Amino acid sequence: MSHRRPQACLERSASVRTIAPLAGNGVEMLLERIAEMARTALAAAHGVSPAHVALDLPEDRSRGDLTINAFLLAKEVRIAPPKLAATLAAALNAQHPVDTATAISGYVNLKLQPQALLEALFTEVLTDPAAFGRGQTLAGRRLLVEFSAPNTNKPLHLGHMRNNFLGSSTAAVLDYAGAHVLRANLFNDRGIHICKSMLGWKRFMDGATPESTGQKSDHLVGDCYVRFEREFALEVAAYCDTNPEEFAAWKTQRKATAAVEEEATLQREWRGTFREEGFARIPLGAECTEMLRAWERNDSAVRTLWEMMNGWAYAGFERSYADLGISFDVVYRESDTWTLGRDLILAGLEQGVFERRADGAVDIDLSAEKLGRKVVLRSDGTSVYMTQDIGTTVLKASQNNVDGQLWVVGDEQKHHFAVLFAILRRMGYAWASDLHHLAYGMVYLPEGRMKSREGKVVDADDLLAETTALAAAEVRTRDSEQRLDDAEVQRRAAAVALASLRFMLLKVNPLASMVFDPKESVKFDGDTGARVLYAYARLRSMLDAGGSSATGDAALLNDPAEVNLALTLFAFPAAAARAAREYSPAVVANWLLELVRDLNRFYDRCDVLRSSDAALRAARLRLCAAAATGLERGTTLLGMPLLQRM
RNA sequence: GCGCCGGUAGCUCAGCUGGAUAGAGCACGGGAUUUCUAAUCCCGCGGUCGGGGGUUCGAGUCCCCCCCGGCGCACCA
Repeated sequence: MSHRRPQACLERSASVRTIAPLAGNGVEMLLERIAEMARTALAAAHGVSPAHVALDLPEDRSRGDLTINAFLLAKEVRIAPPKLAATLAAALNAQHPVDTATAISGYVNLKLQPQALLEALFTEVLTDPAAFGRGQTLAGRRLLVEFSAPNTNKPLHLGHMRNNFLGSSTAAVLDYAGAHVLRANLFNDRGIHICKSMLGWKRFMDGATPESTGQKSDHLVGDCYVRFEREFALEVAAYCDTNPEEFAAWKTQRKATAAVEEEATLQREWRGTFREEGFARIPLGAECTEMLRAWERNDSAVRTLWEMMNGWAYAGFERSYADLGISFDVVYRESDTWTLGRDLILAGLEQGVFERRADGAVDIDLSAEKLGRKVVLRSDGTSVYMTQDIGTTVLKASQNNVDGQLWVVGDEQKHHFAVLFAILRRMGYAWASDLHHLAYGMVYLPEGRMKSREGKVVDADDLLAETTALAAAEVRTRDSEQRLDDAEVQRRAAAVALASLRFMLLKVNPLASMVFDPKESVKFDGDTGARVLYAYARLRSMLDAGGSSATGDAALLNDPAEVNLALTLFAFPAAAARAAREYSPAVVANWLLELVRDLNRFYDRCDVLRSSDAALRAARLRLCAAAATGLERGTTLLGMPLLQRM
């Protein structure tokens, strides 16, 4: 009967310093051996056995390969840290696989025998490269990840790119932690905003089609939307100019509650308010509202127009998704799901989950969850956004047999999702405790936020095309003998561009808002996806030219650059696990940057193919193979394409 | 008014359950190397971690107050 085995840990300062969850591989065996030695020593000297002996990668690796923080141990066992450190140093010093162990002010710095380190690495990475870093923490779980969810009235922009990359990468990360993951899209293909682009086309576009204009079809739809907004703004201005008495009335009310402001400021505020509240009083607004009603009663002319324009939007998205490396396992459309939820609410009303108010509306009191009250059916019996989301969530859970769901949606909807989850818990669904909103922050441009209503956005297709063009120029620069044909240049450029954009948007903590500078994104030096790809291409060409590395002897590798590379590779399983735990592909991205830094130093310090020593060359090639595996696994989690040659 | 999320080098970002002198990249200054693909490597410059209290052997990290920025608190989506 085995005792409850404490987990061996590999922790580090920068991107990774967490529990290594794997079992039965080379690295954990090495770490566990050291941890076990430590526990044995502590038991013998002090009669204590802490559950958790944390092994860190020290920030400054000149201190050692691994470090044990005795202050942490002291919290559990109540013995002075210097004393613990001294005990551990004495016990571990020169005990395989530890080379030296030194106690310094409450820390024990360990230098490992390089051979033991590298052998453990080779065992872990090269025995089953495709599984390097794969975890089991989510084994048996079936998760559905919803992301993208675009409106069909305009093309994808920079914000969608962050969403799409986060969604697809998080899905990959969760899958790698052992879950069965389904990727879902939900198209917002109906509603007043869709009618705006439809009306824009009908009234102002002279029957333009993608064929007649040669335009990408979703972009044409977007132009219709922008055109509508422009014409609508003109009508709003005209209305406001000819009805000054409405402004005067509004102003009187406004001034009762606010400090006196300048006339021009008030005028602007009023117009802003009016374009929402006075929507139906503007001719175009009224027409738009009528169009929505016609859509809802299945008016054939409106439905035909809707089918045509949605077809354009979908066709455009399909191409964009392909270019961005995005795909889905299940797809929902709001036009199919928008009536869902009502029956569930009515059933819940019977069971007392919801309440019927005096005015006929149905609501729920969530004050126990500090979320206030929420109306889930209007007094006229129609649905609100929440009603639909209750319906689609239940539908997704039952159709796909999932026990957890994740939504990749901007953080401005945090409250909405908190309420949604609370309602579903009240409704008693077993899976309601496993719902998570990955509330990512907004993407800003250096000059501020994007304005989609005015068409001032960074378009996804344009950005990818521009980045690809710059990458192509870079590829050509490096192909001085012009050995590459156009198709090959284009293929490489496409990969570099997509990798760069994915990396740029994924390396930032998802929860934080970020500034994205399109000009910076097309540079390829520094902390970029292109640099990651380049490091890989160099490795690949060395490995392809170097022949077999299977005989590489770990005992020959002891250069600090080699040892550092191995230590960083050690940390990958922990990085992958942390990324899943925190829903943060950024953890993987930052780990990749460390790996690439170590790799470039290794290239600089150590000759591989140039080495005259055949045995050393084989050993280094084996290390290169391990590093290549690390790059492959990490970039795959981020959805970055790799190039064998650059 | 209430709530949530941010504020770390000139800029963009790391910094995990509190732990050793707060780290990268860009920019700037210098150097290496004409390369196993330089989309590289090394050195330097640069920080009162928004401010002030507190807890602790130890605080960028935890607690309180304040300032600044963003977002919510719809019978909109």
